[in-house]
Amino acid sequence: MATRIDRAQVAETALRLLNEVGLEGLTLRRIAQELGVQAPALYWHFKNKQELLDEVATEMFRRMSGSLTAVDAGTWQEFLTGSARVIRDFLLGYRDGAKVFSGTRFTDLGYASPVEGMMRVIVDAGFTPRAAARAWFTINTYTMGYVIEEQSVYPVPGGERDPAYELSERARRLEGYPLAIEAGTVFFEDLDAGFEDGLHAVVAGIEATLLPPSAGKTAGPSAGPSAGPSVRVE
Amino acid sequence: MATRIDRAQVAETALRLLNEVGLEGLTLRRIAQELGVQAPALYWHFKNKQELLDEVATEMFRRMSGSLTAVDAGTWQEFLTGSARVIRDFLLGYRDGAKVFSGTRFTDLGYASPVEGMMRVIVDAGFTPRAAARAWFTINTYTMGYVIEEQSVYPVPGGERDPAYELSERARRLEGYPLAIEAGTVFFEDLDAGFEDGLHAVVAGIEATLLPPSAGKTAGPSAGPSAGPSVRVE
DNA sequence: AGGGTGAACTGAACGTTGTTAAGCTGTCAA
DNA sequence: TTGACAGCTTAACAACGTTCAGTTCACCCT
Repeated sequence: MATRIDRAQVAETALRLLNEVGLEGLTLRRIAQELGVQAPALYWHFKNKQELLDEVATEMFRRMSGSLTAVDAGTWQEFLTGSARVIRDFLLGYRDGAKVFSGTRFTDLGYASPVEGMMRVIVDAGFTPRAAARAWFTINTYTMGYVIEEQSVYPVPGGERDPAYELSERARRLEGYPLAIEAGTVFFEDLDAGFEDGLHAVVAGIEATLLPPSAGKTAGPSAGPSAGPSVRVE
Repeated sequence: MATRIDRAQVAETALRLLNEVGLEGLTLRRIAQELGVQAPALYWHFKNKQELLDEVATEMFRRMSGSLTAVDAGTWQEFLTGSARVIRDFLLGYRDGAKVFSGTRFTDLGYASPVEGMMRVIVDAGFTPRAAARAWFTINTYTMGYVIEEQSVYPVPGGERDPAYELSERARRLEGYPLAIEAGTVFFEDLDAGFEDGLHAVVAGIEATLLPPSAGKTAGPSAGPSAGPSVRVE
């Protein structure tokens, strides 16, 4: 009947469906139904469900990498914060986006070129390749961690806050622990501003600990790494 | 026959089992079997599986909070890094620990007192309550994000690296993208040192952007009122 | 002591899930 | 025309979370 399906079409359909039914409702039968096909047909194109989810995550990254390479590379700080915002926005655009993304591996090497480009920008700003990788990974880690938390508070994109996180109710139960109340309020009240605050901190920390002193505008007194030694804390 | 079971016993058993079978193998029937009981018996103690997992995560936090409150509160930097290390170590101690922890809500208010204590330490170091909460949350976000990534590379505690992350194989396929290769190497080669590097950066960033200028080594009483202005970026 | 009550559990079943196996169908090459 | 094979269907499987009606066992009351 309908035209034949291929991997890309399955991934796109699954990605669209994700926002309707969530990760837990994203079953093979539901995807197949949406494609006008029976569930076992998917096994012709994918080894198993995990491989299908990997393709979904890869498709997410493909769409992301367009916006990612378009990030204006002014200063490296602007580049990192801009990239982090793009990633967050994309992840927030899909229900359970962060969970899907963090639990899967890419199915092809399409990420190589964008990653190379991003690393290039950071290295050109004066970072060693090693420090650039660490900076990028740290920003990413923070962003992913933040969005995972964020999406458990706001499960559906643009939707309502999960009632389990009602702040007034929470504050009532935490009577006697004023700082814990304040902590919860800060966590959940303005997630956009909260992300920016943390992001700003991480970027500042990268500048303080990972950027070689010769780079940047001023030569700071910090003892930075050049090539070999790890930037250990202790 | 066997003694009756209660919520705590179920959670402890499930937690022990987690390391043997992983999150995906942690079925109700398997837990029940380990307790010498039939699967539906669990429904007397828990509304559904999610509530059981919440109890498991809560039990994880209980064990963690002992080590957490024992973190030596020297400088606030030492306190934050020490806390982050404790959290990472505990999460790494359980298979899929970070995933379990991030996907669940606590079942009781036992976290209130430890959270209050940690916030207290940070506030006493000169942070406003608001900045203290942001600092704590940012450190946590980074730590959780890092361990989630880490545990997808090393799925079983103390075990082997997932073969999908073999670095030499990876480098071969990424020929022509030297910086991307370097990035992967930095990510996965020494995860302990990598965590420390990123952690060091985040702490430094918190000092640079969240600590009121009067605080730190010099002044005693800071000028930070409780309801101070937001620590916004832009 | 004995009957009753309710907490704690069993046994059987239901619908759904991922997955496998075998067979059917259409398309294209020889 | 025939054969092959990519791509799909139909049927079935074991395992999962969950429900429900019934059973057991400990303890309380008179």
